[in-house]
Order: sequence, then C-alpha cells, then structure tokens
Amino acid sequence: MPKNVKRTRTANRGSKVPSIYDVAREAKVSVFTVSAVINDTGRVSTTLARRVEAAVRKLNYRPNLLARSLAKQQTHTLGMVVTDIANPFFPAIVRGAEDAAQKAGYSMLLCNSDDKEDKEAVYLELLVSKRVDGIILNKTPSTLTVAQRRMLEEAKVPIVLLMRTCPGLKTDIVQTNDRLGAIEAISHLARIGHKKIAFVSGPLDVSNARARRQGYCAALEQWGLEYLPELTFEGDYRIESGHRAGHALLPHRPDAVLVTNYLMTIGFMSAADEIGLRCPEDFGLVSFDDYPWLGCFRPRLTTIELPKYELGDAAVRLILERIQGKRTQPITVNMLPQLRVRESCGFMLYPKREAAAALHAHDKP
Amino acid sequence: MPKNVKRTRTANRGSKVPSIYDVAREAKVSVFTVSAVINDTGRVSTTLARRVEAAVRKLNYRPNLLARSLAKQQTHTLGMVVTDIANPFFPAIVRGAEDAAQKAGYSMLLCNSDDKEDKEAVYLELLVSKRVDGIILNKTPSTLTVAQRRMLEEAKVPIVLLMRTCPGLKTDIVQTNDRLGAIEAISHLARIGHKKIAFVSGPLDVSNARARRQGYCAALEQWGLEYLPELTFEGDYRIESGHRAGHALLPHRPDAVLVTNYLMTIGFMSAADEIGLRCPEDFGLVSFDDYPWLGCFRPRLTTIELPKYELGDAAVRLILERIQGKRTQPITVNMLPQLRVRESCGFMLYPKREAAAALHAHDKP
DNA sequence: TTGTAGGCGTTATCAA
DNA sequence: TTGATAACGCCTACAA
Repeated sequence: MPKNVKRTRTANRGSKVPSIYDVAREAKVSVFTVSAVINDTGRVSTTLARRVEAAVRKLNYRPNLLARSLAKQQTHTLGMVVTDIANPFFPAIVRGAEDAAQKAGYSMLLCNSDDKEDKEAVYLELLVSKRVDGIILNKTPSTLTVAQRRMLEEAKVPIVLLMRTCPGLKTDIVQTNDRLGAIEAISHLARIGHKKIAFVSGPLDVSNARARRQGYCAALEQWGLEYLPELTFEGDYRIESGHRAGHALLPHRPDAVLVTNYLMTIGFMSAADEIGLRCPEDFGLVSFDDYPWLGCFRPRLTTIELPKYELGDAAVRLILERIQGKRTQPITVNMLPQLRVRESCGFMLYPKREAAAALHAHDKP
Repeated sequence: MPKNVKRTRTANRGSKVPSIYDVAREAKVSVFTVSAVINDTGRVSTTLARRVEAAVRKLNYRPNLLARSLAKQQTHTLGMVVTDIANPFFPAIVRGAEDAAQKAGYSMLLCNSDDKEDKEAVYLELLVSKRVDGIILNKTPSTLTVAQRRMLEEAKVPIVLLMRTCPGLKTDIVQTNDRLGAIEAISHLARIGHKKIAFVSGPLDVSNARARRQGYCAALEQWGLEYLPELTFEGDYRIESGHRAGHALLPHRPDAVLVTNYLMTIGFMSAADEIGLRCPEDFGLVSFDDYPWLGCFRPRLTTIELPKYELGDAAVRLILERIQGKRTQPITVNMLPQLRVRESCGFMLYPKREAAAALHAHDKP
C-alpha cells in the first residue's frame, strides 16, 4: 500500500539541503504559500509572509533551480558553441554574450566545436537534452542533417547564428559586413599605391570567408587591378595555414597582402621572417580582427576591426527576444567593420602629403 | 478526487516532446524497461529491448537531462568562474578545462567575476542553486563570507581554486610556481648583465602576485642586487595599470623590468612608446604569459610561459576525482613555469659568446 | 525479467 | 488568501 505522501515528503530529517517542504513545515504553512512568497506571486498575508521569510532564513533555504526548471519548462540557460575559445577572436564575443545573458538572468554553457561537425552534433544534442532556452551557434561549414533539423524543430529551441550562415536554416543571424571590410582593406592598400595585392582567405565553405573573398574581388575591379589566382590562398583561419600561405604567396613578391584573420596573420608573419622579407618594407599587410596589443609591437598592424563584444551582446539580445516571443520573423544583424590604419600596410613609407591625403580620402578613384 | 495517475501521465497527445512514458506506451512495456534499456542498466530481454529501441527511434525520443539530474541528484555540469574570459590568459585555461570536462561527460557553465566580490557572490549562489557538481574558482582577492562558506559546505559542492589561494578555504588548488617563475626571469636578466631591475606586480592581495613579488625579492638577493622601492609598482593585471607603471618606473631609467602579466606589458610598452624609450635598446623586458604571436612581432618578448591549457585540464581532473569520491584530502598541484628567451630582455645586445654562455648557464653566480 | 509506484523539488490548478 | 495535490520527466526500490 502507498505510504502517506505527506509524511515521506515532510520527513527529510537528515542533513540534506532543505526543500520547500521543510520551509513550509517550519513556517506552518503550505508549500503554495512558501512558493508564493519566494516568487512574489499571488497575494499572501503579511503574517504568513513574515513566517515564511523567517523560516527561509533559519533553514538557509535556497530554491533548487533544477526542479524549478523542470516544473516551469525553462532553464534560464543558454548554449553557446564556438569554434574554439582559445582563438582570440572569440573571447570578447563570449564576454559580450555572457554579460548580456547575466544581465537578463541567464547563464551560459560554453562549447568548443573545433569546426568538426561530429563535435558540433554532440553538443547540439546535449544542449537540447539539457533543455537550454536558446543556442548561439558559430556553425561549422557542414549543413545540418535532417535529423538535427527535426530535433531543433521539435525542441522549439531558438537559434541565432553567429558570424556564419547555414543554408537551409532560416533563423536569426548576427554577423559583420565582411564584404565591406575586405573592400575597405583593399581600397586602402590600393589608395596608398599597392598594385599587386595578394589575399589569404578563410575556408571558402564558410560564409564569411566567401564574403571577404567577394569583397577582395570587387575591390580589385573597382580599382582596375588584375585578379591573379596565384596571389590567392585558401587557409582555414588557423596559424599553420597562414604560415603555408606566406610560403606560397611571398615568393611572387606581392606589393601587399590582405590576411583575413589574426591567427593566419601570425603564421604569415613568421613565414615572412623565415623567407627574410620584412613588413612593411618588403610587403604591406592588412589583417582582420584588431586587438589591444597590436598598437605597441612592430610592425603595428593595420586592421579591419570587427566589433566582437557587440556581436556577442547582439546575439543574446536576439535570442532573448525569441525566447520571450517578442518576435517571430528571423532577422539579420549586420555590423560594420572598421579600418584601423597603422604601419603594416606600408602607409608610412609614402610621401607625407600623399599619405595624409590617402588617409582622409574615402572616395573611389 | 484524484485523477487516474497512469492515464494523465500517459496522455500527452499534443505535439509535445515525447517522454519516457510515451516510449513505454509505444513499446508496450513499462517505464522501467525503457529506462533500463536507455541507461543499459539491469537485464532486459532482447525482445523488449528491441521494441524499446524501435519506439525510441520512432518517437525520436531524447531523455530530458533536467529530469534525470533532479532524480539522480547530479547535473553533470561544472561551474567555472574566472576574472574575465577576454583577458588572454584565460581562454586557453577554459579550453583545457572544457576539453577535459567534455571528455568525462560534463558541461561547463562559464562566469566572469571581473574580480568583483559581489559578482562572484552572485555567481557562486547561482551555481549552487543550479546544482552544479563542482566549481572551478579563480577567486577574487576577498575572502569568503561565513554565509558563503556555510552555503558551499551544505551544498557539498567540490571546489578547486585556480591560480589563487583563498585563506580559510581548505580545498584543492591548481596553480603555477610563480615564485620560481619570477626568480628565473630575474636571474636571466641579471645573468645577461642587468643591474637595476624594476618590477611591476599584480595586486598584492592576490596570492600569485605576492608569490611573484617574493621571487623578485629573493632573486635580487641571490644576485646581490639592491631592492629599491621606487623600482617597484603594484598594478592590477590590467592594461591601464601597466601603462601607469611605465610612466612611473621608466623615468628612473632601469636597465630592465619584469612585468608580471601580458596585459600590463601591453600598457607598459605603450608608455615606453610615449616616453620615447625603446625595448630592448633602452631597457630590457621580461613578461609573464606566452602567446603564439609573441615570436613574430618586435620586440619579440622574452617570457615566463605558464602552462595554461594544462592548468584547466588539471583543475577539472581534480574536481572529477572529488565528485567521484576518489579522494578526500585536499591537494595542491604546482605547475612549472618556463623561461622563453627571445629579444626583449636585451639578450642580443650582448657579445655573442657571453650571451651563449648565459643562455646555457642555469647555475647561480 | 518486468511492472508498480514513490521520490527528486518545484510550480500551478482548483477547491475551500 | 490558503491548502491539497497534480503535473514536470526521470530513476529506482520493491513486488510480482
């Protein structure tokens, strides 16, 4: 025969963490009253409220958020899966996201996919199973499987894509205008006199890499410069590929090069060292992503800065709108990149007057 | 009168996510059987097992980890609170931790305290309420309140301290041998002829900052160099304080300086730029923390590398041991720092033979 | 081997 | 305003 439920629930005399039942017993009220007081929902008489508060304090009661999540069907937790938090591009983004999440009462589960679709798949499944309220996804190049789509669909978990689109996934996107960024970089290089401009791209199955490449091509055309395949290298946004790019491209002696992320720039620079070419004397360079330290080491890097913190912030804003049902139509947020002229582009090697003119000229030729 | 429990449980005909009951009904077995099959616990006949598996596939069933956590009283989630993930010191640590966690089936909740005790307090309470199985804590300088101690005590949640000790908190610690790191840095500088060596410390209420300072003092004594208060500056591990340190220290024209983290080194270098002093020509510099890009920009920084990834890895190893009850005695893991000689120390400015000798000499004078 | 039903700690519904 | 009790979805004694 079933035991007396009330009794067993009320028991809990061990040294266990107090539950809402213990508080109710201590305050001589029902669990409803306790819950109402704690969540400040429903009207409770001052007398009982005080009794509850006293009991809470006495027992050092702290609600079990796990149980609450189960009951309310929401965890106040977001999942964030990025390629690799150790890639300096991501920390500021994650920080922006975490700040916004924390401010809204959400916590952040961090995942590193290493751009591997199997790792990503595992994490997506995990996040869904842990019932996160939303997922911020820096998608691997691979497209989602039908099973994954079905899973995300059924779970009704909002997703916002970060810096990378995913064909077939109609959802919110937060990204930078990478085409424009590349155009500004190339235009700047062309403006200060570079003709033979090489280009190191990211993996072309990634949307932002394609956009940067489009910008490169478009800008070349704008400036009447020839596109030469041998001045182009497809990397993977990691150091090693930048190193290979340097060894592949520099022997052609380009006037300048646009490297589309910081990690590849590092590899590129060390290749230049090995070859014995110096920047900016032997070749100009513009890199994507800016960092606080780039201004105090030589060569000072000219960069296309991407608003990392704001990207993360915007991503959780969008996801919160989705969670709160404030919006149902997917939107895309495009943030503006910003050219930061320093020395690596070769700027300082040109006559002062010309240089000053170039710096302030934002028009096409 | 109470409804028929079975029926209400079994209902769930809406478009909701299937629960274990739905699977049981579909497979015409009990929830026990489903649970046993899913978790591969207890013996289930092949026939039933197959039926269950078919039902799971058909319904696209995925266990609700929230409910499981509530029932099993463990979340398979770790909390990690660091000062600031945007500080380049932390990403690799977090990555090491996340990798180890993921490998063991744990996820990672990331929190940024900004070294503020109120933010830290909020996060600790949140993590406890979310019932994380363990907490990796890069403690703020403040000591835990009695209420916090009580809370952590009652929750029985294992904690491992990361890089910073906390007086009164008897628990596992993962850190680097910072005293030794500073000694090696100073010894190297002394070996290559520097006499007047300045020092930029972190906040002295942080244990590792104190240790580095002790190392500085000890090394000065070993090498018979005088300790001069005006050659010492207490920063806070952030860029701005390094900048102030530069302006405070450089006018005294030290032969060299040891800056005890990367962020402060950035600030220090830019101050040097403003003053018009060059490194290593006008002053030698050794910095703490090494990064992949330090080898390809000028001046190439001589550094004391700390094994960041390994720190994170070790931290979750310890916490897992605690969670699994494999160990009850608190232990401290001390990892070795490593001197990486490049050019900022002024090494190259000395006669080749002496320099080579110095590089290989690991003995005291 | 399999099923039944209580427990995990909340919230929420519906009488009283 | 309060209280009793059914969800939430899972695990797991204990029974059969």
